[in-house]
Amino acid sequence: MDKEKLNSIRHSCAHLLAAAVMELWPDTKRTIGPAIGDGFYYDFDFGDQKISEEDFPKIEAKMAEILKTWAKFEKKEVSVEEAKQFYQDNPYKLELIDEFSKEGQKITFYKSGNYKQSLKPSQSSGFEDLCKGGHSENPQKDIGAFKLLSVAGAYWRGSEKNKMLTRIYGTCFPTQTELDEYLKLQEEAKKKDHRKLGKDLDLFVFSDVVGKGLPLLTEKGTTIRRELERMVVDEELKRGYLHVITPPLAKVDLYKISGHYPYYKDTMYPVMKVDDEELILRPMTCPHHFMLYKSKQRSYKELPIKYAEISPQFRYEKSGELTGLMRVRVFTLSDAHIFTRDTQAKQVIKDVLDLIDYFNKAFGLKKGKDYRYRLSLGERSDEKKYYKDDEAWEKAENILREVLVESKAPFFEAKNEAAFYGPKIDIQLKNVSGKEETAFTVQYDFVMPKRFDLKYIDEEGKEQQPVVIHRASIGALERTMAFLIEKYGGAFPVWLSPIQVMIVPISDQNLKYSQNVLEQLKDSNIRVQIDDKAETMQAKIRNAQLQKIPYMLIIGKREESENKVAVRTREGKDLGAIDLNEFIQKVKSEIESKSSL
RNA sequence: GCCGAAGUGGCUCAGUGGUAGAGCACGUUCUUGGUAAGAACGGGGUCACGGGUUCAAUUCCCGUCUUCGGCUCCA
Repeated sequence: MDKEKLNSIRHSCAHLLAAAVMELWPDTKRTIGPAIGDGFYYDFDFGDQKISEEDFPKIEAKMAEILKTWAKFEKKEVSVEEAKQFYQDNPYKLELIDEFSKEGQKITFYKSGNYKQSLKPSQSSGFEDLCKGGHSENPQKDIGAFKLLSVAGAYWRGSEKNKMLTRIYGTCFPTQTELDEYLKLQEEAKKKDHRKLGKDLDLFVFSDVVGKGLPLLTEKGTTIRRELERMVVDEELKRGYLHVITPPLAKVDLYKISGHYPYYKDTMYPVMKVDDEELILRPMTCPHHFMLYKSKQRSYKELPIKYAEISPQFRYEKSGELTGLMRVRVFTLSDAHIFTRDTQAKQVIKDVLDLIDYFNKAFGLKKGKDYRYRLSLGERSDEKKYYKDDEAWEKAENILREVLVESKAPFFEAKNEAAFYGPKIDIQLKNVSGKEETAFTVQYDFVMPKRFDLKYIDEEGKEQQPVVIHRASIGALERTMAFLIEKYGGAFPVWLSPIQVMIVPISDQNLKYSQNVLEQLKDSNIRVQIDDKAETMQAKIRNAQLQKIPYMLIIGKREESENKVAVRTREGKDLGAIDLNEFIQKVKSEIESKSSL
């Protein structure tokens, strides 16, 4: 079924939900109820009434009852006055009506069913709602199966300043089979949740005493993190980046000069007073790198200068925003700031996109399928949010757009998503449940160089101002780890696996030879362990399998006498007995090439 | 931060107005095995924390903390 048809069914189902709610709680004020990616929702103002998931069976039963009377939707055009009369007690609908009429839109109602509706004050028959349309022809026939999923608070019109409404989420499908299929897929996705896998595979933990949003990486999680860091540093050094280390703490003045302070005050940790200095944990690294740049006079011959850092940063995220490793309060950015002449900027940005493509490829992510580009633009009229310089914005946005077009990157444009100092290209990654998040970013900054008075000397000996490109190659390492855990479902490619090989001696008599094998693997820098517990071989294999260790080496009398190892993969394949050196070479080359199993 | 839900041994969960139970994990002993769980015995919980109701609270009520689903925000 095409998406449009499915959406129309879901939108119809949202009406059905509203109808049921109005029947059950007649004083409720309804607002809006669109179809969304996975289903639909409807926002209500229930007044003092509390609604929870315990009410779902009751609501669903009422929906089923009402649906029997819904054979079609009738469209009716009404005057503004009529509409306002109908919704006289509902400020939300009144606001919408005013808005529509101001925009010169026609006001339409859609009605379905013929039962008596307890809708004050009209007491009309059937369920009537202000709506722009987009319904199924025959809801009775089309809504084959529906289910309410969750209840949540949501601000009216998405603004924190407005009243919080009660949102009910649901989904529906033409058939029960499709609904069951959907629910099953959701369950499957849950199994890949990085928080669950992080616990199961012992990658990271949280402690109430340490604090929320502050993950503790175990030795296994740390191994993955270290491999990622090594990969980033090695590749960036190859590409001419200069890796530096700057302090995660600095005087608050630094962020006042940069202009970050007023914008990000709410998400920065409070100032610490020490002696007569005011210090702050850094929420970003940019100004630190600027000071390095400014530490000496720069010539055009040096540009572009690419300072990179594996950089811990501190942001006070609201408690409700924290999620596993995806959103934390201390994160580590694979950060860099490139100081360039504006004429070189385009090439610099292209190089950055190429680097990001390189990493994505290493992670097995496909352009267009797993990730796409978002050109995040400013909003000229919003002078509070964005630095005012229309010409510079225009120029910067065009450069970024040209880069995307010229490199034939799949991208879309989004207004009002830029940084305050310039537009950016965000690399949007899809997670297991299909949700898109910003993973990496490239930003064009024409503001900071001014604020910090950054300069270089050109061919004619004159002072010029460079442009700064901010970029994160593999983003925040915490978030990237979360993505990768979910992408691989915990079965990491060999190079990332915390334990690459598990040695399984069949009996105690094979321990000595196993120890010998262990030493040889270790000498080759392979991460290996030996399971010397007094358990059966089957139990040891099961344990290694559950830990998703890529290779198991079964060692018994036969292997010992032939100086071999019997290799089993985590997919359950028995590769048979092979020469130990041959196995070592195989694993080493897989690690070297970062190939997936 | 806001709306809703949840918190019981290391993990996954059951259960109760009369101070708790399973499986896995852990420890000891026995078993020495050929590609996903060998057996017996044992240790381990202020039932998140604080207050209230009650003769009695892990259970009921209130508050706090943490986690989860959303909203807002975001790398």
